Amino acid sequence: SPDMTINFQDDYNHKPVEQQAQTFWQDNKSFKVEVDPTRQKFYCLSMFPYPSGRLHMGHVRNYTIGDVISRFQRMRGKNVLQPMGFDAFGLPAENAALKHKLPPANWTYDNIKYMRMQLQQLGYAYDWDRELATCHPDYYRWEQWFFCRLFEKGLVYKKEAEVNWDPVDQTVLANEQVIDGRGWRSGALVERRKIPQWFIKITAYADELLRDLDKLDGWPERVRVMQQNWIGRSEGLEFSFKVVGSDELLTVYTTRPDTLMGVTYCAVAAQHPLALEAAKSNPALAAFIKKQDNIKLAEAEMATLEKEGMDTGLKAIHPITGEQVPIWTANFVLMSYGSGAVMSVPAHDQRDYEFAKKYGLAIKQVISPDHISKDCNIEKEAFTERGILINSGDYNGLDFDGAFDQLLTFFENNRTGSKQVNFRLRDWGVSRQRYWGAPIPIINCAACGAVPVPDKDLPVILPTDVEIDGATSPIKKMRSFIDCACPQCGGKAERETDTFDTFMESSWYYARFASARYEGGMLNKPEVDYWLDVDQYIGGVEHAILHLLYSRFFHKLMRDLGLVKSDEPFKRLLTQGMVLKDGAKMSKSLGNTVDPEGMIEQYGADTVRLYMMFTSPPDQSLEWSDSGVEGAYRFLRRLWKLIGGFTASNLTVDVASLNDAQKEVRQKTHATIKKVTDDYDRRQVFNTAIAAVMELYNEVGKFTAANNAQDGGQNQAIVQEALEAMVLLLAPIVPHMCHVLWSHLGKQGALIDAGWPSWDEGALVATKVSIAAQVNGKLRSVLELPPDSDKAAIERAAFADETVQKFIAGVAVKKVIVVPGRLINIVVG
RNA sequence: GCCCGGGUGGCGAAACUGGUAGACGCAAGGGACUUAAAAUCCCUCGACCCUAAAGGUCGUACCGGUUCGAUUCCGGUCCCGGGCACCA
Repeated sequence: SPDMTINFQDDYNHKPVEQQAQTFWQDNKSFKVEVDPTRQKFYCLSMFPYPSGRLHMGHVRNYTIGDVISRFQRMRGKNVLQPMGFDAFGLPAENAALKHKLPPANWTYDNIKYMRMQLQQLGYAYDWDRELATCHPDYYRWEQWFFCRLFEKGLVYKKEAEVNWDPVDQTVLANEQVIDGRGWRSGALVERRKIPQWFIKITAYADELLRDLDKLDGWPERVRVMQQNWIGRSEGLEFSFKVVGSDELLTVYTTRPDTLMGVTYCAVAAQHPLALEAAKSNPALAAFIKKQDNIKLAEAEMATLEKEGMDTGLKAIHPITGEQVPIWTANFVLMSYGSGAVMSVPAHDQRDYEFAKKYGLAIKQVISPDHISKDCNIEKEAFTERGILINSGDYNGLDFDGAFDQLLTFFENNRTGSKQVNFRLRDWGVSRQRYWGAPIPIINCAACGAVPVPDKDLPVILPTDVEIDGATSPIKKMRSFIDCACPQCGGKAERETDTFDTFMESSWYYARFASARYEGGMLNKPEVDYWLDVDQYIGGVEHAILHLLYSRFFHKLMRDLGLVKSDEPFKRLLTQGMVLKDGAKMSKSLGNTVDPEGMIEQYGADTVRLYMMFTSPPDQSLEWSDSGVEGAYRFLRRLWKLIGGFTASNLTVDVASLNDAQKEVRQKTHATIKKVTDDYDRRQVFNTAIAAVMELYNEVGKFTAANNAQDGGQNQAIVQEALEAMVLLLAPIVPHMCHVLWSHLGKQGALIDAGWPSWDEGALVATKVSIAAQVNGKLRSVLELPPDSDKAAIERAAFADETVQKFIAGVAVKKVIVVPGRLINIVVG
């Protein structure tokens, strides 16, 4: 066994250092927290991991960022909650179960055990007493309970919806399991199939989800923009075309009613009732429609398809001109969006344009550019900007708004159309035909229909003693699970065998952490009211839309049930970038992974944490480099040597007595405290915080090389102050070493309880500043001036400068721009 | 295809509000120490031209614009990455 005693004269050995610190934190339950209304709380949460087996570098990065922020806030005196758990339901467990011939539950719990140990090795300041796993009935029972409340409120409903169907394996496939249109195991061409599924009415909250984005000023702008576009609110006109020889109406929605007179055809989805009707007497059309059944469900798949269509033979009657236009079916019209039909204006919509060109359909220009919009060339492409109406009869000369108003009036008067607000957002389908998920708490009764499981019968426990066959979920044929009595009529009934989308579990875990062990309900109000909202949420940018939108939605649902009191769950959001190696995302399939465990063994958790934080800012991608890790390790060794070799004292700095060299070190110390504090707090960039501490290290190194820092005088006091600052400032990132060095610096009490250092504004004043002297915007000289030099003084110094004079000699000075403290630019010519 | 990011030395990056481009680190080269190596310490390090010393020109993906001044703002182009509703 390794020698676990620490000798500060020896080289840095991470093992005893990290063991000593971790033992201290464990023995003192340093990170266990309770409600304390007398203290300001800070809830810092990192997105919990899927227990895939071992931590990967992406996890390490994510959780280190969260830990850095948590420890920083704790040092600032906040009552910091930082919990951890596992998002434990999901598809990979079923795949692993099939491969290893063991139940998903066993695999999952084994992985959790291992990953918990790995997280502990990294020294994260978690309150482990709150750990949860979403696959545990104590957790998902409340999700089932919550779903029943939504059922009562009419916020859930069942409807037929399409899935990817593997006709050979007789199973529903996830998008991920469809490769090039075929099932990943069977290789069979996938089919679309409609099955009844449960939906939650997220569209009922679309307006609020959109509006409240404005409240999220602690979120990255790009995430808010992505969510806004995803929700996709638009205002338009909904109206209907009559169809020749049919009672059916063709209802469409358009955001460009001003182009109505340019309609030259209509397009409907393959599954549109009109297309299906026409196909009955048209085998070629039937074949075309059938072919659309083999397209994977994913939107990207449909959007990149070659645009194809076929004339249905039906004609629509233009509501204004009475003109007849053909109705086509087209593969780019989605049955799931709007009414599954569109009016087509090829002159003013690029997609319609390309389709019209391909199939020889008419193109009629009805908008011409106004003085703001660009030129148009209808021979080459559609003109999609707004402009002035032409070729539009009574509407000629109107602009977009005028045309919208007048056409709306026309349709309203005829009661054939109205203004509509549409959302791109669709209701959330939560049914999965998979095993490893939370059972949907519904009982299907022939007499009573779908009946929620009564609260007293919750949870509906997922049987875990199962065998996975790679196709059907084992509970779908498990009579002991299925057979039950109807809670309403008592008759024979069947339990729902679908499980919830795993996004359900991850949509409220942040709230459960506030009272993770509470058995009296989903959330314990006093605790939740104290800890929520999450002050800082950290996770991958890949979750920018779905997870974060569903969580926001759940929060509002919980609010409306009186469970939480705020409108939004996450005050501040940090989306961290990916970890790359050789320019690509680390992944097993590419074989470019680096196992954190080996790195921790070799260099220690502190080095890995330091490297991850130093290499890039948190929101950018991080390129892995082995020698970069070496560099981080070397810095820690140098730091150990400098501080370990320093003899601590309790001398205090006597500001009035300092010489210039001492003043400069002190200035650097305090400037570093100020900069690093700002980097942690406002900017959340840790690479520059570390760089600043390294600069301070270099400065102290130079100072000690030139002066005796152990002299018992002001040199020693100045260095002691700098070293204390370095240890405190690095503590959130390198907590183990700093914990140990803190006591070596003669400090009483644990570092985690030491306050965050403050800076002395008086110490920040520099003895001189460098002013750039430019001529015509080009740097010609650098002026060393007193820090308080005003414009006139800077100008005098610049014109007195030899090099500057060289460049302004013989030419007229046209203008002089002075930015005090920064630069002077002399414009000549 | 649509939405959102990103592109700066050999490499990771910095420049925070339009104001000295390349802080900090890695790699490389040179030197010190050493019997030697490792470790450590010191020096050099964007490209090109030029010099005895100096100095100069260019340079932040590409093209154009605004400005005394643009990595930063605007318009366009290319490339790379994330998301697209059943991967999590």
